[in-house]
Amino acid sequence: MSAPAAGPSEIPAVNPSTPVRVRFCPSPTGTPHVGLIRTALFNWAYARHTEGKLVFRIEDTDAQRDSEESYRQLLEALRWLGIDWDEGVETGGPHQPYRQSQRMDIYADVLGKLQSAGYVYESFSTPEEIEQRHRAAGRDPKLGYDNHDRELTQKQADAFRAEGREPVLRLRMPDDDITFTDLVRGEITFKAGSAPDFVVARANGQPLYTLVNPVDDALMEITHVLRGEDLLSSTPRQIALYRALYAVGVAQRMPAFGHLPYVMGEGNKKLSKRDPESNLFHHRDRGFLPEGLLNYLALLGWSLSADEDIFTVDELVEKFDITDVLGNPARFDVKKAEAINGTHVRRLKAEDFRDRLVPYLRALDLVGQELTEREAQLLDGAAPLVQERIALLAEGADMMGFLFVADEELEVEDKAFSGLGDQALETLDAATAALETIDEASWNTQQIESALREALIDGLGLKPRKAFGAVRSAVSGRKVSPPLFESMELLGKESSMKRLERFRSLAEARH
RNA sequence: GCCCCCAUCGUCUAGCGGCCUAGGACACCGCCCUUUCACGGCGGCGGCACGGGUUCGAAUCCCGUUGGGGGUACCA
Repeated sequence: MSAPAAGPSEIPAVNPSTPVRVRFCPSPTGTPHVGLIRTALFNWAYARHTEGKLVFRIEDTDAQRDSEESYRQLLEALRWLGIDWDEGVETGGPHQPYRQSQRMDIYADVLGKLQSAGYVYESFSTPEEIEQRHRAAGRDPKLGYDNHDRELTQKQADAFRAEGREPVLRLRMPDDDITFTDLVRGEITFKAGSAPDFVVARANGQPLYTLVNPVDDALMEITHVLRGEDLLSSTPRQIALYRALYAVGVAQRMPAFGHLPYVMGEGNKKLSKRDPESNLFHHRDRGFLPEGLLNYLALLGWSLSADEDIFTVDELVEKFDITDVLGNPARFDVKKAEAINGTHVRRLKAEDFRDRLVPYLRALDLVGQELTEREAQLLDGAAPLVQERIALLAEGADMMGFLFVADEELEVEDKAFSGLGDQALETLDAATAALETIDEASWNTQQIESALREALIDGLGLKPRKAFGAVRSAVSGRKVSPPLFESMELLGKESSMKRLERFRSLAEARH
């Protein structure tokens, strides 16, 4: 008798009234990649948009590559971004456990059903033998598995075992074309025979991704499989497996598939894990806001409307539909990401912005774990000054850094001395003299500005750029700073005067 | 080799047969504002890969070519 056929080619599908259940199922290998996060975001947005459920599952079936550290980073990443899930690791749910490494007995059971129903068969061929057969038949040796063991008799199998060989388990692929309608790409047909019978479990019984991913999707009743384009070509195999799973009562229906385009890096290649720009935490450390990064990531393959690039997470959820996602790969453009983040920075409430700056000030060692009263006062005053001139929080912390260091420890950059003109010392002296006349009590932005203007612009006839530039260099140690007069008010008279004096002698020494 | 995907300004995109002399954003270049840098405002540069069809009419539909990408594992 001939071997059992593949599973039924028609099984129940998802329809528009099926409650949506999507999943995010990364392997905990390495640090979170922005492409992976974009996948998480789209799944999440789709779940929220449709009022469905998001399942967060961990695919850690490869002990060689998986790490606990990476798992923790995944959690940290999603939490930082505010991507929450309804079922999954940490939160639990009706289909737990959600780590595949804890579901091995389930896979063994499913494998048993598949095997006794004949959808999966034992294959003893080694890669070398497969290649040899191709060569002998005059075919390209790189062709892949040739379905040679499909019709193995019990006797032959016993003979292999007697030699001490252990078989892998392969799924029988159907002999017809496989067609499905991709949610982002439309109808896709894979020609019959373009994918050979594939391995679902190693000889030692360990199940592979090819088995475990569809099995869990079936068991967890996933309705929409939204994942990266890299998995597009494995879809026919999964569909074949699904049909078998349906036949043995493990799957209820065929999910819908949607393959998201790649996130590209420089040139025409996928953003590599090696590239720092691919690392989510790299962007966080530079001072991206979750709302800014999410906004930008959503723009990679999707758009809110014809003329608006800036939106909130709520707007994304309201408008997002997987069928609006584009199929073409998108390049990750840091410049644009920063510009969008800058817009979100400007949209922040003053107190919110101020609070978000704190960790970045700490990272630069400008403040301690707890802010002192003085530090809090400086931050309150400086935050509004930098909010509209930066795109990244780390920039903001850096720009106001000069306020938080002792006068004698202020680092004066080389560039701060350049372009001051011949009258630099004279300018500094005039500024000092003018500022000296302001008493502590009236040391404020207005007084400082008028004193300086009178002495330097009117008195010395200097251009504002040169005049204030010298003072700016003295006070901040840089050519670029938050608005000068406001900064000096925050710093206070004593500190401002000291810096003027110190800078004057540094400048004189360089002369 | 075989299979599959993709193709609008430099980049991300709007466009789903006539609203297109192709719109927006980022980047870039001017100008304005201005105490630096930004922000903001105004203006500019710049694109439907190519060739066939279909149609009264194509960026939009079909086919082909070219170009890019991915897969072809006892990884995920």
